[in-house]
Amino acid sequence: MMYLGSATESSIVHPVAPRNSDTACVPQGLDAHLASGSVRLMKTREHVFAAGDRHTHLYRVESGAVCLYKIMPDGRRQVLDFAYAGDFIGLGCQAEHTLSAQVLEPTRLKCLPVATLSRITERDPRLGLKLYEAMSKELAATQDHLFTVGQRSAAERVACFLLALSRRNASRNQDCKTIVLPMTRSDIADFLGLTIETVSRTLTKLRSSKLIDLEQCTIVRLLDIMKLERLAEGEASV
Amino acid sequence: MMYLGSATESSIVHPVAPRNSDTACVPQGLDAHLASGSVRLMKTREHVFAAGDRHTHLYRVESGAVCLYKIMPDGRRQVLDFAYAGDFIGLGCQAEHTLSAQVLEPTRLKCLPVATLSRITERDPRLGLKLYEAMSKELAATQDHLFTVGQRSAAERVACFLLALSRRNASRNQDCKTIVLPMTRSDIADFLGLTIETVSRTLTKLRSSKLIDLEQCTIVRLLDIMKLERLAEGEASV
DNA sequence: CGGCCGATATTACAATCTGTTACACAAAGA
DNA sequence: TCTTTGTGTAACAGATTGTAATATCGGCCG
Repeated sequence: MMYLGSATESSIVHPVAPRNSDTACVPQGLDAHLASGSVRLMKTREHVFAAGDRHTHLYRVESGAVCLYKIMPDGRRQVLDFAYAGDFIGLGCQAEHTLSAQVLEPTRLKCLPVATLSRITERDPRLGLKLYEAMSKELAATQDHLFTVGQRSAAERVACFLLALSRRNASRNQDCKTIVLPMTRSDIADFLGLTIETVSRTLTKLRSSKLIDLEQCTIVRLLDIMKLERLAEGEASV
Repeated sequence: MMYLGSATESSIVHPVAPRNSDTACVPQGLDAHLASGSVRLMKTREHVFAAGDRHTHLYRVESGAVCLYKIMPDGRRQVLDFAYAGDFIGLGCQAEHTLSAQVLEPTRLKCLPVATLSRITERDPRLGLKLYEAMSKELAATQDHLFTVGQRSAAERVACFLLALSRRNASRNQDCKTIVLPMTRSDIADFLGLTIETVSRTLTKLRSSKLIDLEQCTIVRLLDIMKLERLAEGEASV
């Protein structure tokens, strides 16, 4: 979930630890340029970019959802993150992308050439720090995810995943109990370091335990967020 | 492995993709301040900081080794990274640390108060971009590690781990075939998302297969780097 | 409008890798 | 020397995976 936090006028190196929930995803300086930036409409399964492509643009997701992943020659894939409306993708200062970005549902992107970003940065040095903050948050999120994949059980991972989406909804004043999944079981599995069967089985167990409801396979209702949180934190079993 | 790349005078947003190997860990601007910065000598097992502590300083490891980790109430621990001489720890712009840093062997640190860093940044806006670059690399490394933990088998993970240390040695013109491990099996296990027994078993298997030699438990000799690389990339089995 | 088809998701069962437990041994520190 | 800590090995148990069969959803076309 890449975003550029608008940490208002707080200390540059130590902004008042903005939480995800109160972070408007509108960095000063960038949004004006994005407003006038070009729009790219993408269809399901199209790639915004692939690992190895030259890093030419920075994108902001206007609507839709994007899956960021890395893949091995033998087909094993790790989904690193999902980007939704408001999130930035393509941050980082490598000349070539080190990961791939695939669209999960019809998606609208705002594009900003990195050359333009460079120019803005030279004129407004504060942007450099904004980028630093954005990366810093992104890193913290990736570290949390690494913890999840490295230490938590299948059920805990799925619970974490659902709760993260719930919190995201909450932070946007949307229903935090109803989650619509734009991604397939395969995407979720590759995100959590599990197999699709394990994801499916685990969701079934969560439903049997009355922690969630699955009206359709893309719509999850969280019936007991407290219990899910206890599960995610390792204080409960399935 | 946190470092601030000295990407010379390349494009700010797109420095010429500096590789780990040719990255001197001496950011302009910071260096002078670190030279005059205070030194902190730490003993094995001491904490540089713990999760939740106020984020007061940025540190550079002068000698020794540090383990960066997160821990759950029930004791499960994920080691996120190891920092060696030349690496920075304490980067990031949260007001409080989100992870803990424990010293693995007698270690010498140079300290820079974040307040000072703030001042430098205001005077030299280029530092903001240096910090952005540093975080960007750190993020890429963490993503790679996430891939390893999420997708690779135990043997592949151990091979990746050993090769990463080997490459690190190579980048410092040290013997890339002899690896001294400052960390315990438990640290390695928590880094790779395995148990100490699995780490131990796997090292034994690698020795039986003549891929490595274990003179002592802290000294690993890589006997066949090519095969180790094939193993790490999933093109071979134990 | 309805039925077929492909893709995705679910479920059951067997296999495997990893984790658990237990114990022996070595090294480091008191 | 004794204790503590870390490491190596083994037998066993368990969770997760892989395989495969079945079910469900959605789109396409007759």
